[in-house]
Amino acid sequence: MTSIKDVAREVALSTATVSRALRGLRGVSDENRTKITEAAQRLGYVPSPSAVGLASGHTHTVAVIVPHVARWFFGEVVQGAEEVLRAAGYDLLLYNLAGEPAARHRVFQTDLLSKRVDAVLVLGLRPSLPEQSRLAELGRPVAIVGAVANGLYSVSIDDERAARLATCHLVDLGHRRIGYVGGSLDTLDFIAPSARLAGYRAVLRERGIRHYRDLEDVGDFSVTGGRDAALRLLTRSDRPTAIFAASDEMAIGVLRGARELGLGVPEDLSVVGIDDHELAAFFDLTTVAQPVREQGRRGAERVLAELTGVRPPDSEVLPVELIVRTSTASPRDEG
Amino acid sequence: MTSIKDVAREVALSTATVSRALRGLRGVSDENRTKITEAAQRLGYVPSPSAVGLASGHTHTVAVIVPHVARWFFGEVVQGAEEVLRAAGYDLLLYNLAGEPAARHRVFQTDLLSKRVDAVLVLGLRPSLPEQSRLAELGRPVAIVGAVANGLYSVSIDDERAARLATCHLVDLGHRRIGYVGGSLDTLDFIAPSARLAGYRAVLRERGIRHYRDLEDVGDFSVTGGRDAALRLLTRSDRPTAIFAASDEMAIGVLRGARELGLGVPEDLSVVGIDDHELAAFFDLTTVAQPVREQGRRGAERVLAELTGVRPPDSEVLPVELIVRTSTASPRDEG
DNA sequence: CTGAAAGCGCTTACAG
DNA sequence: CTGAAAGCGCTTACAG
Repeated sequence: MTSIKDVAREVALSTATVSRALRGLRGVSDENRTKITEAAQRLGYVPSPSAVGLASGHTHTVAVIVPHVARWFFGEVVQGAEEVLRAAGYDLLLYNLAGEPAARHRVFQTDLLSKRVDAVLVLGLRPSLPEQSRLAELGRPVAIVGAVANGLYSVSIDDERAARLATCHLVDLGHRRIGYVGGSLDTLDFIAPSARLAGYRAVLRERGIRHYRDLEDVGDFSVTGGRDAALRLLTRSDRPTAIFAASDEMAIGVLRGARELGLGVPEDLSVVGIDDHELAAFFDLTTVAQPVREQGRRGAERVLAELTGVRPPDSEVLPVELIVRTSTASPRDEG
Repeated sequence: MTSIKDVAREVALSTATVSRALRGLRGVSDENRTKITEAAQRLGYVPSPSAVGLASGHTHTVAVIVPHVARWFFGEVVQGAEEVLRAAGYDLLLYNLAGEPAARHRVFQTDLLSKRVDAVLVLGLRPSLPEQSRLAELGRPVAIVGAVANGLYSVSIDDERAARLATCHLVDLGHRRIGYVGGSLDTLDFIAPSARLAGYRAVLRERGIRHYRDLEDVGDFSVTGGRDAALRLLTRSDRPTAIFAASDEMAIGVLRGARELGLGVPEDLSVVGIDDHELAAFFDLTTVAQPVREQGRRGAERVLAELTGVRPPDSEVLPVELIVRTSTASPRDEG
């Protein structure tokens, strides 16, 4: 493994000068800079990240904390963030919270992160209050992506607005019994679910539609979860004429559940989701589109800006858009 | 940031002893070990990864090289690998090759990786010969997951066999004009595509079925790609009565394409995929199931075994299984 | 069982 | 513009 000393020896200069030249710092003669660059190239020299980290305090690594890598939304966000980080020469350390519940606690250990990374990206979950102060103690740039947390930069959509768009669409079509399939209701970690539920409820209230707690169910943000929720909701005597699912994957599950029960979409049931997942068009699913990969990019850009001393932007709210396809229609009864 | 010196001072012992105690090395009195552990805990001491890396040469980090994080298969594999690595106290450095073509070249730079990680997991792609020698030069454990490469440990399925199962199933049903939708044919980086194509061709040959080059198309392993390929294949005058797609995502795209053309499945077209993707059951898609997350786990376990000096296993081939659903049936004509 | 000292490979003031 | 030296925070022989 060739070290900076090898390069220094090769060009008969000090390691200090080699270090400066290779990092593009000013204060090295053009002649020497060229000589050094060429020698480094020739010897295949690559600085040791550990040594750089120890000496400079910068690891050129960003932690990305994700609730579940294998979910579509997070895969896309990670992809977006990775593009930006890689282009800037930063490595991406992935912390997946799925599975082991203790993972979350461990990951947010301040010291652990601060000694290991230059910045942190938190995807799709709202840090708890203690976690927020931990993140603040980090003293490193932090970005929340796909969720919001007061005091911390975040890039996300307006989840309540997205839910309102979806619900309004159903109400406008004439639906009055509208089911909701969301995340688990007891964990408020994920901001999106609760904001989406809030948007749904708000529209019902504002439009003077009676709200039934029983029509709210949990789909766990998975296709299977959505299907199971649909089976529960649609076998009720007073089954809803429409279901708003807080994600397209759950909405797809709802479609499946409806089909299993022999219910036609949209004749017997209207379904609307959120995301504009790759498969939404496939299913002719009406949905509220959000820019997912872009959120990952913005989050990464934000921490990089802070890292390089550029004035970072304020929290950003990206636009959403209702995309009407054929999974929604007026309910039969009210024609 | 509390350092090992702080802990040493706190307990009035040397940093050497603290280091040994905290790493669980033998040769520390029980009394001191307890005292040290408690002090470290109390002070919230976490060793600096950079310092540990520099001093010991071990980074406790594993590189995971993935062609495309946002694809289902890779998300699952990463998830599996992450579970195992995390449990062993290793961090996961994600290298995504999607997008920028230069990424691949850069990532395989030996020095870069060897100074940064203790081991490497290569997912879903077969390293080129130069890349293989680079990986060998690494002098670190390497595992190929979801592909094979001579000389390197790999965990995968038998792709040719999977393709044979799928194709035989169609032939057994009576199909003679069987289309194939795979990855791009010119890049042989991904072993799976070519092995799957080979399996498809072999079965046709063995069963004395005329093989039309024109019935082989490219679906790019995406839903959209599968759909586009289906539109091309199914608008031919001599359209196939069945299509074998080399992944479920492409198969789902094929279903979509068929629907757009007004073709019924399985009456007008039989479709079979590979994976048993979460959505395969949803689509009643006949497919060849493979254990995906498990491949990620095995790969991670393998490099960990090598790292800890345990005798590592030989390359592993995990079983596949044909799952017949209702997307396949005998062709109408010969019905 | 414990410690002093060297060393891992860089970067960073400080001089010049 | 360049270099000598200290230091980053650990681990690792080497002594004892």
